[in-house]
Amino acid sequence: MSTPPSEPRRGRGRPRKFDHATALDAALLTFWKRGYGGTSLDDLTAAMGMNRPSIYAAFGNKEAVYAAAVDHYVATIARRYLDPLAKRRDLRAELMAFYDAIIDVVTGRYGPHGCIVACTLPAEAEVSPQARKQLARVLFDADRALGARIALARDAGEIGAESDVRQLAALAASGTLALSIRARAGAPRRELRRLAQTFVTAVTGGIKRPRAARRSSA
Amino acid sequence: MSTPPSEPRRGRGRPRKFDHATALDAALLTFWKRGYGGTSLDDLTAAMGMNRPSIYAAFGNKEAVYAAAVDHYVATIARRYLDPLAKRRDLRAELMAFYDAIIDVVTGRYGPHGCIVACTLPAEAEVSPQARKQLARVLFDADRALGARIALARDAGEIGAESDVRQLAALAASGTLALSIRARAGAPRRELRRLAQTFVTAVTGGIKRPRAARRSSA
DNA sequence: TTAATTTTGTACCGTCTGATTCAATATTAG
DNA sequence: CTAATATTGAATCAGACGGTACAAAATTAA
Repeated sequence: MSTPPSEPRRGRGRPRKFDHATALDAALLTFWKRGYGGTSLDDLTAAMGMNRPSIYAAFGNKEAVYAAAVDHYVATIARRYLDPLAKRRDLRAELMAFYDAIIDVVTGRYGPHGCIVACTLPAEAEVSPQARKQLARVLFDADRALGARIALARDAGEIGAESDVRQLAALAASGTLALSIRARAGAPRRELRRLAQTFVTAVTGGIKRPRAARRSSA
Repeated sequence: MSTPPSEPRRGRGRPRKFDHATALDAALLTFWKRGYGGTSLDDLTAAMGMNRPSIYAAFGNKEAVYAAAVDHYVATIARRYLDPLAKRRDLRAELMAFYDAIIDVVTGRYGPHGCIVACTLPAEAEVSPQARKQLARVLFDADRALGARIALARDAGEIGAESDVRQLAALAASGTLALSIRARAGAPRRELRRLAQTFVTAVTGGIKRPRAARRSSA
């Protein structure tokens, strides 16, 4: 969002005891699990291994730490499911790999269930303009990444040339939100995989079948 | 969820100054906007027009008030978009009316943006088993309601007999989550309508065209 | 009228909240 | 070795937190 209050300085003073990225990892896990309002500074100091003044000097107040944690999620965890979009397979396989990677995340492989963006950010967005903007930005970026990949598929003739790429991207992005929330509700992995398959079919097959015979329905 | 601590009693003692449903309305609006962690008991007493002991006697502690508020949302607000599913038009029109009603809600016509279930409940679900169960239950009920309507359409031949009704219902329900979160991010009404149209097409048109010519794509 | 019953309103409980102050500590520049 | 600089850790701040005790108030049953 804005320039962090303090990047790792080097020079004279006492050296820092913490690693910037590691501390952010810990903050991320804490906010991810407990949400913004459910996380206290004591929770953060315990998880990050830093005392309050160090946190404030390095990241700013609680709200700023939360925003940094969300950005950190996008930069580290979201990468795990955005990367498969660049493998240049056919759109159907690529989308399913995308959703599979998301399912790995939201079922708790790298942290709590669900995604910090879908599960905790909306709760703050109605009260905090900063949170609302951050939520909007992350959704926009997801739309854009998916849209770029889908546009490639359209140009390659995998889907109809008349396809509305932006709407297909919005549809595909909606799948990530649904997977996230359902995972947090406790949905088992196979249920999430079924839903992902349904979205893949809706995005790729509902418009024009790339090559395989049409699936049963969903 | 469970029996409320106190339903409107009548008999001897001093009469209540508050109306049960009206107080729940106020609690709902407060939690809906601020989330669970962002709402204090002072917020609740101010909004509900009740002092703390009355709230505790009538609803229980903060967690119980929140759970009751979510149930109240389902019983009062969700009705506004579940009702259109019973009008017995063709599935396409009925789904669009369903989403239109949802858009009315999530764009702030009856309260804050988004839906209290999609926007605030997931934030608590990872820490509170009660919240997780409530989230799962609401999602399940939505799937069931949509599934029932879609099964009707299948039996009427509007969609293919081989359609996987449960997956189409899960897809349609995912649309409600996406609309809710995007609305909270500040998405304008027309963008939500486009997304809703995309979901309607994905659910009804992606499988078998009921009667109208196919839309452009989304 | 009186006794029983229920809700209200205030005041308060101990604890936790986010945030800050400040001396002690650990480093580098000169 | 000294001066300058930056971080740490403990202690502390005023206020807000969720929750409760208790007496005054308002009703109905007898």
